[in-house]
Amino acid sequence: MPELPEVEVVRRGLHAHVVGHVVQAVRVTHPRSVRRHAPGADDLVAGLTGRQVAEACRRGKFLWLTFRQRNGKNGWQPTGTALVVHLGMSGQMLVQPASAPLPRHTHIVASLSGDEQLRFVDQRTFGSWTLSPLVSVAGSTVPELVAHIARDPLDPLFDEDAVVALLRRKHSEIKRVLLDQTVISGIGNIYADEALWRAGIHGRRLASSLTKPVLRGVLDAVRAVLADALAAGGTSFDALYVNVNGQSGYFDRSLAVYGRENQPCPRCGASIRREKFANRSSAFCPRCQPPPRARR
DNA sequence: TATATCTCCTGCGGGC
DNA sequence: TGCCCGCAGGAGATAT
Repeated sequence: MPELPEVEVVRRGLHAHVVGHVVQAVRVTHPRSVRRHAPGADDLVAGLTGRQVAEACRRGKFLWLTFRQRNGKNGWQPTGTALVVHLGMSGQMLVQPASAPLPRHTHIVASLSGDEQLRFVDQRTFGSWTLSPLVSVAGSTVPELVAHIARDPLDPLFDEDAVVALLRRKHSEIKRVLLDQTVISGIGNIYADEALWRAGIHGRRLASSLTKPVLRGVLDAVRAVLADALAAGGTSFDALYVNVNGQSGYFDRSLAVYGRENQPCPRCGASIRREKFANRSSAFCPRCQPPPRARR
């Protein structure tokens, strides 16, 4: 599933293969993939056609491209609008030759200068493309659609003291808070489980019950697991996550608890357990991560 | 206002 | 073999 490391791998691919290209044409074949763009598919197509890709950016799991438009004979000027892409659970951004066969579940095709195509492939259609104006928020320029998303742990301006203080005020389970993209962004179910295992904290512990040093340890674990996964090219359980060239990452081979139910904990040997948590699954080591005592 | 739960969606695997 | 059901989960909408 695409979380921060997977989205960053895609961003780097877009930076290398798409920046500088001009969008020649756009075709939307599945309306659900542009459902968040309120003015509709035609408006999105018009907003992209003829624009030159300027930058590929990311915050948390949100990805966006900025553009330039022709300014008479003097060249190009910024448009002030970004294409916000969310991969959802199964979205892929593939850069392929126009002559290559279209993969199944291709929902949007942007033809680029140089006979390449940027293809949005999304089996479960949780992902989307949306145009959004760029705005200035807390010293950064981001699409309006992303303005409510907190900085991620790999952001140079990530304020650990502020996040720890915010976590201390949350009367909710620590895993639930780690998944809240308005508190800290980029973490999904897989890396939340892995980081909590590294920190030795059970996901059902209340964030407000953890001390500052413990919360700093959790954030250190989050940073470490994200960095390790990024170095491995991301996590792939199946063909649902690939980079812009269609290749998978290798971090699934390094996972300690996620997807390892009933297998031994790499640290203590106890059997990894899985339980239902907030409509999804949670994996943990019952010895390294003792559950909290039942609350009344 | 803060927190919890529901909903969207498709492919796969297991059970019958 | 074919059908049905549960599972996977990000984020916005809705409920408490």
